[in-house]
Amino acid sequence: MAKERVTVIDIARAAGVSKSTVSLVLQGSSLVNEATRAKVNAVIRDLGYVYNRSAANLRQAKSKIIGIVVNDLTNSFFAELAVGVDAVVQSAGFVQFLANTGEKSERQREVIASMREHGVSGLIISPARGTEAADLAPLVESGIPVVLVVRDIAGAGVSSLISDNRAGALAAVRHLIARGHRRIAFLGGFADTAVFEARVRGYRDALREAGLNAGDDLVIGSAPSRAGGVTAIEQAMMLEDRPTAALCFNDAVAFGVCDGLRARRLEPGADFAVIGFDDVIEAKTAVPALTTVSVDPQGMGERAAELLLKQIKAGRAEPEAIVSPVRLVVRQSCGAAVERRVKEVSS
Amino acid sequence: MAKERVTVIDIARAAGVSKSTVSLVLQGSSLVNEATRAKVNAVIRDLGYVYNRSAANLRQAKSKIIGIVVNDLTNSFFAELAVGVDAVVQSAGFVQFLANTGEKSERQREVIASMREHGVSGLIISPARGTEAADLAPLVESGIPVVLVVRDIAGAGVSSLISDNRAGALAAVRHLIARGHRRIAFLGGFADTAVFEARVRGYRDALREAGLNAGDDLVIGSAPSRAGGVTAIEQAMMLEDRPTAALCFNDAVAFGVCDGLRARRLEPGADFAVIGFDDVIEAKTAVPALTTVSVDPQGMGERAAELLLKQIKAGRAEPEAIVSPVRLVVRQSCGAAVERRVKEVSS
DNA sequence: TGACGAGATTGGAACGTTCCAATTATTAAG
DNA sequence: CTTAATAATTGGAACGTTCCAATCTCGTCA
Repeated sequence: MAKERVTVIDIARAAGVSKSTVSLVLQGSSLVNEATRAKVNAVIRDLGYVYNRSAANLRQAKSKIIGIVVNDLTNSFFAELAVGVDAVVQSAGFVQFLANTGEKSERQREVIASMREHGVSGLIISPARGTEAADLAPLVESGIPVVLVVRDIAGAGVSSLISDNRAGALAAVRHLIARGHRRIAFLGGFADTAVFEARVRGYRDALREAGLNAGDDLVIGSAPSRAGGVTAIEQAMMLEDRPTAALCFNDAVAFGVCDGLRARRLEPGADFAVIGFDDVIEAKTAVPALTTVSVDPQGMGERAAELLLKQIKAGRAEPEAIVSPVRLVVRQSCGAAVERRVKEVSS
Repeated sequence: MAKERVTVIDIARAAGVSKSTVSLVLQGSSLVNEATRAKVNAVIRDLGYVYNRSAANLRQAKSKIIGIVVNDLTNSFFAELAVGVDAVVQSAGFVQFLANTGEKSERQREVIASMREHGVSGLIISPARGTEAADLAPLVESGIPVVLVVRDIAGAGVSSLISDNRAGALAAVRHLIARGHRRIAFLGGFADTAVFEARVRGYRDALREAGLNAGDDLVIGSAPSRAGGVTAIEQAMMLEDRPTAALCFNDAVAFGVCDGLRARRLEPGADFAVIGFDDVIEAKTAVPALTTVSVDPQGMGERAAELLLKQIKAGRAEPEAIVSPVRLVVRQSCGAAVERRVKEVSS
């Protein structure tokens, strides 16, 4: 019993007006008389009419859809980013296509193509690892607004919104140094990403300005996940001159580092200072509460969406590169002061 | 420089065929000659043609879009569910609208309406708290396939895919009993949901069959979140006859319970047994690794998507109510055996 | 009274595709 | 050589909306 579709014409007939008038009330035009508007609306309700956006899109060549493509929805960071986007996009009357690439650039190509076919009027992309400007070229040439988020791509010629990774890392490491740490590691993350590079740069700058040497043995890459954190800290603890603190690539890694520490009977916060990056939701409720560089992923999603909507409204806008400030949130995982770091349990 | 849209007609002209032929190759029809197909495809590439799905949808009154609405994307359970759906839906050539309701049924109404306007050909819904059959009635009457997931709604007349909550709880509590626990709490969750009800039922049944009484003071509701877990365990520890173990409403609550225990200097797994529900990704890497009832959210998403696609393909299908089996995954958080539960530190 | 303008309403064309029935070209059978 | 069958191709209508220009109905003013 797939019922007949009821169209604007049916409404028109039932209300005794023309389809144009119905269209007008659908768009809330001020041209139509109050009485007819009321009647039309009544009929719309009665007949259970549902607006056909495909038809509208076809006619006016623009949709109320935006696309968002993320790398790994399973990572809270991206999930929060997506809900931030969803919130503002929804209240602007848009709906979002969400796709997950799992860092596969092949998939990324496919989903972007598919979204274009569906006529999205803008795209928020957190580029998969290894994405190059050339990959995005056809997209940006088509003139549809794009904002890159989390990771910027040099020469892509589109807006971007990334967090101030260098400054965040700098602040975090300064904090550790102020607490008396001298052997500070940088753990986790893929070394071939711009984000990694920026965070390590902040880390190195902080060490340098304190006159500490930033030996390469202390920066240890890994997958940017909890499991990656475990392996990274294990590797760090194999070093003969072990670190006493670490700045982690992100919170997921930091949690993994905490797990790895506990597996060696070291208590994060007391025996070893760890600082994360992102300030994911569970950072504040974890035990110990994670000291981390807050990038406010949800807020970032909101800002990205606002930027995109602005560009959609403006038609053609100059690309802007926004770097979003970050702030160190000191909680427990970085320990109180270095004096407390007395117990050194070896496993 | 928003370039002119290139249409099927432009392709046709450039390739020296008719638009009908182009349409045919677009659909991969076997009717068209190999040579012309090749030529057309070449032209398509050259001109940078992008298919206009709005137009196609309009004509054939069906889209390659499915919608998924979840309650809280920030909860890994739902994020994983969405990833599972995305995976199968993507490889079937569909794309997904994802919307977050935040448990607000008002929002849910809006997003469902919006998705209908966009002509989704199916919907996967994890109903917001308090959703009733009547809320879904207009949707199901329209004949578009719907599968309810996670939470079923009596009398909705659509397919559903939920996990076997009673059996999971039963297995978990039996396990705790077998380990010697006698005072077992049920922590977290909103008491007015069907899922809560089913899990508590399993919990009570297990206690009853062991001849233990299931006093109401031991089932303590809370928000189904990490923070909720903290408050629930706090409340449980105020009891004069304290529990020694708990089955938690979900993994988020279980992690919160662990946090709360540690805040009281109790080590989860050693001093108090905790079992979660869901088997979220971080369950296995957490310390202690969380014993939990695995519902495999990603797999559940995949199955839901498959079920939905099947119904879409079949046109009109009988609603099926699938209950997905679950399995207790024993890790560390439930402790070894009750004998180890010696230390009782009061705070 | 006639002209005018504002307010409401309207019919038809257009958007880019798919589908249908019809046509042409090609091959096989008699 | 004709006819039938098959393989390829095609033009036009249709999908449900929006936009444009045109029309109609008033009331007002000279």
